[in-house]
Amino acid sequence: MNKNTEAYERPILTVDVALLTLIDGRLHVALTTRSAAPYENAYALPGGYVHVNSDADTGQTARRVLQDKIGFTPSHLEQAFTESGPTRDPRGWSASVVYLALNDPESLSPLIDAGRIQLYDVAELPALAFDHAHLIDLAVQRLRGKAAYTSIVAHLLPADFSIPELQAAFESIIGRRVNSANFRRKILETGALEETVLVYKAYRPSQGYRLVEQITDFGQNLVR
Amino acid sequence: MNKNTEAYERPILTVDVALLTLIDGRLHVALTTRSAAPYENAYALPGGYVHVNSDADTGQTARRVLQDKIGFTPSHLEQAFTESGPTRDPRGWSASVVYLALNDPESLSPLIDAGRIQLYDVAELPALAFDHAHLIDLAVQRLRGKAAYTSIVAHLLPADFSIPELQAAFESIIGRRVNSANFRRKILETGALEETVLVYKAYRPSQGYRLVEQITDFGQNLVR
DNA sequence: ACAATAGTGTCTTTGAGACACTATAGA
DNA sequence: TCTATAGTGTCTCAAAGACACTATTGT
Repeated sequence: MNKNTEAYERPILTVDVALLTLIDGRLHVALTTRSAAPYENAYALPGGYVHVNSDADTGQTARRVLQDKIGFTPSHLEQAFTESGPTRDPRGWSASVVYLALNDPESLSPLIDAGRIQLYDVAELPALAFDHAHLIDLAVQRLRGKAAYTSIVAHLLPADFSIPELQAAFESIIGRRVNSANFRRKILETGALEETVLVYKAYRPSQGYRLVEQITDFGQNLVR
Repeated sequence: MNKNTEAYERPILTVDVALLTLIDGRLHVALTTRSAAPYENAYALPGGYVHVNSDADTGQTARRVLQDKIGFTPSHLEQAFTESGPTRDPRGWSASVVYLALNDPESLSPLIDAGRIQLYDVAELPALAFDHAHLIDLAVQRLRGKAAYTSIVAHLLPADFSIPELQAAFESIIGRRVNSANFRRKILETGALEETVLVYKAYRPSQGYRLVEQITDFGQNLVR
């Protein structure tokens, strides 16, 4: 196994968060502006070093970084993957544990107003620091892959949402239209939703729902 | 973002490999014996430090570790997850990138004969170093989760296998029997397999197959 | 009253599952 | 020729999908 005396230089370990939301049917990612070298003033994912004296694990690092850098607590956070290599950070061999955070756009607008983040359509990214364009790409793939058989897209909406809203989000992510009657039937029979209040927005009001439990696998595809 | 001068102690970064195989319908994991402290002489997953001067990424670290420690090149290797925290390694705050390696038992027997690894049923693990019992548990969950909608279980078999063999492996992993006619029909229509040679083993010979491509998502469940 | 969106009922079609059957080898 | 395993054909039934319908609001 490992030598008793650690002979090797320790690589850099950072945590980066791909904070995604859905605006007008298009996935957007939250970018910050780097305040220091390397890549000073460049756009980047919010991220930072693990604090070995305070972080219980990298998930905690992700939460702390979001709180410290943009003053935000995500409603959904999950580990996605770890990217690593000698050249992705000019400071040396580095690994980044990348987390996927999902939120509704409303909850992010205070952050935009405060100038803490900017939202960019993931299909129209500006130049980014490090390999963050690649990390975003992988994170989006992960989200798209999970959309069809989990309740994950619900996290892109406010806590309370209607089934037509959920369907619209779902269709945006998987990139195709589905039949509304069948979508309603299938999502309800998964048991993932519970009724909340009626929502009066336009014309006929809609039944509000919230996620009653985190469904990680419906056991079936919501769309074939 | 990060300070220009890195003020934080770097955590330990290691890579551990859960090398799994299937023996008599039961998942087994390859364990090594640690030759140095901490946990000297304890069983552990093969793993080690990233070598920043030679490893292109953590996947490469996983391959190198398997080669160096047990003299083996896995036929299937994929990143599973990263586990981290202050207490999982007595030497300090550490993160382990855990890889899942799958192989047929035949290819592992030279390693057992050479005393480089021992195979243990994942349901009957001995005491293990670090949090490796937990890592194995998570790795097995990952494999089970992917079994139903990907071709992943094929990697637990030799490169050439018959459909009845694949079905038996599949049934072991997901923990239930499936209808052989339907399994055959569904696996063939995924296009994941291509015919090789006839295999003469007992009674009627079976058509050999090999994985023609890595299927990461059948788009359907092989079993409902 | 009309337009727009929410939600339901039901027919059609697909395909998963069950199962009886045939095929081909060893013993 | 008998048995064990490989592989096929086909029927049934559940569920996915399409679509026409009703319901409830704002304008």
